[in-house]
Amino acid sequence: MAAMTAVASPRRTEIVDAAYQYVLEHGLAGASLRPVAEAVGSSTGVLRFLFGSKAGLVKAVLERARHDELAMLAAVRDEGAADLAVIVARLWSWLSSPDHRPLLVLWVESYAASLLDTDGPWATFARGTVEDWLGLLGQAQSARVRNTLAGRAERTALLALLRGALLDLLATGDRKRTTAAVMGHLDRWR
Amino acid sequence: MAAMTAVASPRRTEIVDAAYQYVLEHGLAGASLRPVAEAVGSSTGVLRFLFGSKAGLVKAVLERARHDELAMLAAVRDEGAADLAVIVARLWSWLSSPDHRPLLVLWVESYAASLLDTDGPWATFARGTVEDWLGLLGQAQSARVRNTLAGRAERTALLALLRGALLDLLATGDRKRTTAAVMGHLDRWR
DNA sequence: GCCGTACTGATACAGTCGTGTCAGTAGAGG
DNA sequence: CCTCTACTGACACGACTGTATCAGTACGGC
Repeated sequence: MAAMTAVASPRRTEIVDAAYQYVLEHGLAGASLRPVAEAVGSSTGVLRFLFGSKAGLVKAVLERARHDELAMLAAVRDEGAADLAVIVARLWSWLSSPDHRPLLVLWVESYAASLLDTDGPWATFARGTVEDWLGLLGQAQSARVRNTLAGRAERTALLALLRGALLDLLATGDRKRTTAAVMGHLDRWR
Repeated sequence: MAAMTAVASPRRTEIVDAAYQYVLEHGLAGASLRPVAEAVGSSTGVLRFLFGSKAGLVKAVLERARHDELAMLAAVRDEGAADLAVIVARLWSWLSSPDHRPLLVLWVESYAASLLDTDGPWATFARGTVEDWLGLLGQAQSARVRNTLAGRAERTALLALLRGALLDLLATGDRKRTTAAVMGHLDRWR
């Protein structure tokens, strides 16, 4: 048989978790099949059996990462009704936590890969996350402006502020300055 | 001899230009020595002679990219005295030009690589560009606020707005919405 | 007991990677 | 003419890549 399709099983999700951990530590680029297999206590043959190909494994890991991201967004939304500025502040608090740095570096790496290979398992990753985040911010906007051009521009700008500040923080580690930037801009904007 | 050091020569800069073009088209990840050598009309032996190693070649290409970036920043600065908002608008105009997309995708890729490998030729890339851009914005601030925490936060926020909007634009291609976001926020902020 | 499904891992293949070696060429300076 | 330097490119090495094959095991249903 040419290409075996992926299989759903308990063992599979268990391996995805372990591979996810490995990728968080070593990056997506350095994730070859053999090292990953060893790290998760398995072999390349098993990975191939469960995921069909390396692309299948990467896809599963990326879906896992996106699942975490969506869960965070949902948690922020359900933390209680709030206006846009409060939501943004909550998001920044999550983004700027040192605990989340590996996840966010992986996010940037996947984003970059997604801009280059418009075919691979990456493909829709970058566009997808933009929509996920804009969706949450849109829910926090008043129904009146939500669907106007100005409303879309408003949440786009706030998302840009968050992501630009994130890039800065990941490179410089200067949490104080970047947090002052986000909060200061938010105050001024409110 | 263990590791041959890099050599400066006319042929070298010629090859760097060609390699730079290749990387703009194929990305940094897909830049293996043999394909690059073929594309620039050379061979791996020559690349090794001129750059010492692959890391040397990548470093040279990245320096070339940074040179272009700095030239653009200098051009924006010398276009005439202007306040911060005008500078930011000029920068966005440059960032959002479709012509510059390949360069900016390469920028994101290098940024991501720089966050992962803190050793390679990438190392200081991310932190370096943050400082380059903040430097330009700082020059456009009044001397009174420039060195205050609020001043640093202000230019950090504007840089974040630009870069976040850039990420959005590169993923979605929606120039209208992202431009409205930058300009709208700028008007409101001014 | 028996069978089928889920899963395992050793082994091999062809290809590509960065690196290393080295004989050889073009051209300037003596 | 000779020689030195800059440069060239063919070739090979060992390591690593994703993929493929396949005999073998564990275990629930019959």
